[in-house]
Amino acid sequence: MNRTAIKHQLRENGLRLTRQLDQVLGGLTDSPQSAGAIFQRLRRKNIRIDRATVYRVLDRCVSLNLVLKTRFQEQTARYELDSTRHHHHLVCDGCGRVEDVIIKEEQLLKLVDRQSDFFIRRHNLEFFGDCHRCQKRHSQSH
Amino acid sequence: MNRTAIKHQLRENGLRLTRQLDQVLGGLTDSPQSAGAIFQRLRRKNIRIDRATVYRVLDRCVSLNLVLKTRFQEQTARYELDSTRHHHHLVCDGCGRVEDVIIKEEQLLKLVDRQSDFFIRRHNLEFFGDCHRCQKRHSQSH
DNA sequence: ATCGTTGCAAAGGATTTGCAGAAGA
DNA sequence: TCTTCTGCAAATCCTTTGCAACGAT
Repeated sequence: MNRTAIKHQLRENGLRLTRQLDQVLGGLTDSPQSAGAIFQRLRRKNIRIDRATVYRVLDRCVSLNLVLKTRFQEQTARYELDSTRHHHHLVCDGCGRVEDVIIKEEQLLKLVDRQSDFFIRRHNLEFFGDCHRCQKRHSQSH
Repeated sequence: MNRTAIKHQLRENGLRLTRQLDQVLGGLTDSPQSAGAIFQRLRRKNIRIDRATVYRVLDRCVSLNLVLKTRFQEQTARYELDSTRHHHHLVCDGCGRVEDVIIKEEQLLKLVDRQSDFFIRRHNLEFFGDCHRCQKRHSQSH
């Protein structure tokens, strides 16, 4: 979903299109990042905005399913534009780089469904390790 | 891993067996819970211990792989005794109840390995939804 | 003009840290 | 005795909230 589509959605839900909304959406990238990181990047561009506003704009977008909120086993939440394709993340322990993976998970979900009494609404799958670059860096220093 | 085995491990690593360590380990249950919850439960039992100590004891155990630290898409970390069996969690949105699932994941991991340049060290898989009890509650109220 | 939105300041929850004294080994 | 561990208080990080002014429709 792109910025224009997001704005359309917001309007349809009676929410307002503000300068700050635009700027926060502009601050989102293809990689999941924290509210703090978005805030600081905007500030560096001399964009005047409050931390609380960043959180509020993100929350609004999350509750309309326009932005995805995830956590990589950190205290800090991360936000990314909700793409059309459901995907999972590979997070590099070394440099923090995040890569997307698309996984065929029907069988996995069926398996869990059969094993439990739970009605599964969402799931969460992340992988942690070393990206290609950091693997090379490691092998050089040894 | 049981409490005795944990203490043995700690001793082997030059760490000390203190009253507080014992009490925090005693506060761990089969379900992943927050440091705050452990702290409060100990306090209710009139056990005198500091919040910081709870964190420090848990950290020590986590770094020796005696206790598992996880996050369920919350700001708060949760801790559980590291069982011998690698498992994942089903978390109920309604009542917060946590159930374990053991999943055959070799194929999943192979798939990801083939698709990416990452060297996968750990992964993380959680499911969220409604437990059996909360499903019934839902259908009654509608 | 209405009502959602913002900035500011303050509060709140989770976690960490510095330090001096307490206590395992 | 030696060094780790603990309690206490303060600090830090992430996030939320109350409120009056602002601005989009």
